[in-house]
Amino acid sequence: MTIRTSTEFVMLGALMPGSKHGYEVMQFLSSALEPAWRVSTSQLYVLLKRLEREEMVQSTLESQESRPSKRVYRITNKGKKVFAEWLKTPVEHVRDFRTEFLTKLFFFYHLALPGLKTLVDAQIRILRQLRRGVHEREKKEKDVFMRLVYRFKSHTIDSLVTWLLREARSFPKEDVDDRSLDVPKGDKKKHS
Amino acid sequence: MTIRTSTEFVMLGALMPGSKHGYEVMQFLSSALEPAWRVSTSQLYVLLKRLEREEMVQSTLESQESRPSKRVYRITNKGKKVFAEWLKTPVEHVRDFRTEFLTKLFFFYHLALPGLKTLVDAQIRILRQLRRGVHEREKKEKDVFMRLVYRFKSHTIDSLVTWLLREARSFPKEDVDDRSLDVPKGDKKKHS
DNA sequence: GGATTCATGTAAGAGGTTACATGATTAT
DNA sequence: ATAATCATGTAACCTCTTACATGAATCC
Repeated sequence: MTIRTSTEFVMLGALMPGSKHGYEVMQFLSSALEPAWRVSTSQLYVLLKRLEREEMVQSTLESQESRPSKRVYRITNKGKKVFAEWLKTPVEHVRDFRTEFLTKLFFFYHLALPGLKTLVDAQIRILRQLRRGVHEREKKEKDVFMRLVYRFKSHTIDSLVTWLLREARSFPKEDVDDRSLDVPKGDKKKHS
Repeated sequence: MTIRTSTEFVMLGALMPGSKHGYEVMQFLSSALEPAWRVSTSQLYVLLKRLEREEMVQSTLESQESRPSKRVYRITNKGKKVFAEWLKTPVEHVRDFRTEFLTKLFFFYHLALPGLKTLVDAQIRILRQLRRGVHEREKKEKDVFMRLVYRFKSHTIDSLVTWLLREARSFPKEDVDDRSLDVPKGDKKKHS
């Protein structure tokens, strides 16, 4: 009963600026995030339902004249906490960088949140750690092809670090206050 | 009724040096290709059956004393053609480079096949073409985040090209003869 | 009159994973 | 004794995609 795919975090992020119904979430994601992240329409509705079961969002049905009713989703405090936790966590694998890390950057940009520099620093640390691991294994490896693979991995990681360092210089300036993602403590048990 | 996933090409490649039964294919892949490519044991048997339906491989049941019988798979001429075609085709998307292109390299190394330089050249051309496309879209893009994404893509492609050019210098030397992957014409309709 | 937008879903299927089932032999 | 190796599979489940269903309103 917990979040399983990154797409669910993306949907939570889409609800952070304010409540939306499914169709609005779809429009938001396809206009702002594509082609960095794609969610099919049908999957989107499935995930919104799942998020409601997990109590990350709450929905209310709004009937409209001359239009089909729409189910408006609002992110809960639990959802906000889970999203904030995801957002500030660097990705563990190189293969997730292209989609998942860029998506985290997107939300920092779009929601104008503080903590971007902290995330980038943490991500660089993770990458350098991976890089050391690859180098260790490369030293022990005899097979010509596997050594090629390790060189490829090292090269890729170096490239990501270079890119991060370069882009970090042009990242939006931040306030000193780093708390705007926190959920007020008092609201915790009030049937969020 | 045609090949759907790259894993099937990998299995064909595993059968190129000679017939194997499922368990041997598994051992081969996990010892030589891991962690660049992973196939779960159960999926492996499913795919071998599928390849047989597609007439890419043929199997014979070999009974053994004191061991369970094994089903030995042999690649057909059709299978060889399909594999050769896949092997010499560069990948179209950057996301496929890390796994699929490296796997193609693996087979060039492992089977000591000619045509590696041709593939690398073609792959570099594809990457440069992608790079131009990204640059075009970047010029038109207004959104700050999307421009960041395009810069990331450009940077990644540049990094791949750099790596290819560097590694290409140490690739195994090739014969002038470039035909060893071809299937003899006469064998074509002899119920391969 | 026909396409697009708004709005939400179900059904089928592809491709994969993990867990489980079976059962003998051989190495420790 | 028990763990690992040899050998092949099925069942259940997960994630995601494509196709389809519905139906009014509005734009061209």
